[in-house]
Amino acid sequence: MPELPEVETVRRGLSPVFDGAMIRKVTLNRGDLRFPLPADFRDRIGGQRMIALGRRAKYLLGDLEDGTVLVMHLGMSGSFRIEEVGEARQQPVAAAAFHYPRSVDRAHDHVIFHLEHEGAERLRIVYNDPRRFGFMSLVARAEIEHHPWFAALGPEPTGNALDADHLARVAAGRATPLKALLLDQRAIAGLGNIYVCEALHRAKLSPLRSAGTLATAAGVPTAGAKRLVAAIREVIAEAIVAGGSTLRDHRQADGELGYFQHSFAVYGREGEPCPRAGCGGTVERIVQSGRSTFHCPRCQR
DNA sequence: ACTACTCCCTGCCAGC
DNA sequence: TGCTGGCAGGGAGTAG
Repeated sequence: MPELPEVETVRRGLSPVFDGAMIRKVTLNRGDLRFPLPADFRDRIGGQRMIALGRRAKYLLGDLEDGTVLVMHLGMSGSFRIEEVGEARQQPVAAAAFHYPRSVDRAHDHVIFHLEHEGAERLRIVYNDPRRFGFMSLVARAEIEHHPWFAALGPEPTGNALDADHLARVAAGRATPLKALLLDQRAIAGLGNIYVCEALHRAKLSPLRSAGTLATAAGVPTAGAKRLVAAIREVIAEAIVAGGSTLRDHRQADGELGYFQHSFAVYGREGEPCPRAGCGGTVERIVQSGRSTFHCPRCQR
């Protein structure tokens, strides 16, 4: 699932339950996610209060009371669910209503946070990740900006730091395909394969063109660069409102499905007519750096 | 400094 | 029905 809008949706789903909760203990069913969890992972979290769950790019950042940040990345197939303890039937949880999935794949429950609210241990947050491309770690709050995962990250697409000047700056002189630049988290943080395809279509820019064509020789953003920045901001904002996109097995943290996938213009729509009014082109699937790109070769130039 | 390719792991789906 | 190959939202490492 998880590009920025999906991670933000997960954050919003977990926050009402996680924020302010005492993490009474952590159960590790297996510690070998993409990277091994720190050996003292459980001990350093258990007994601490979660102050608030934040997000940077595709990372969830849980601030613990001792100044440690619980860093979590969902990889390709990671998800969280909220469970009630000791309830035969799952009931909606105040402020974070959820629907218990019909069939839960407990075989891939790797990390379980047992939470205490007002003295009662009633809720658990369960991390499930079949492919184990996700990972977690503990980083001191003061060290976050220097940590290798974060030091080089580009600006959030929803923030003021992303503008046409920034895009022109990171694109200038780059021969790499525009698609590849947008997937590079150092250029802009949080975009993934889906939203890059969608933003490029919206901006009428070909994923194949050289990134450097978005800036003039003097480094001034082109009209295309301005369209692209606007398209990225729009697509991401709309997707967040929609609760992200749900493909195949992915669900939001609260079990509700995101529905932005119904708004895809090109992603997964190979062979379908380009939805742009008056275009008349056909959506094509190509492979760039080993990953699918969906685009309309007619209106994306 | 760039760019391109491969791999990590499991599940699902289309096609035979 | 059962097998096989291809493909999947991400990111790091390596080799040019």
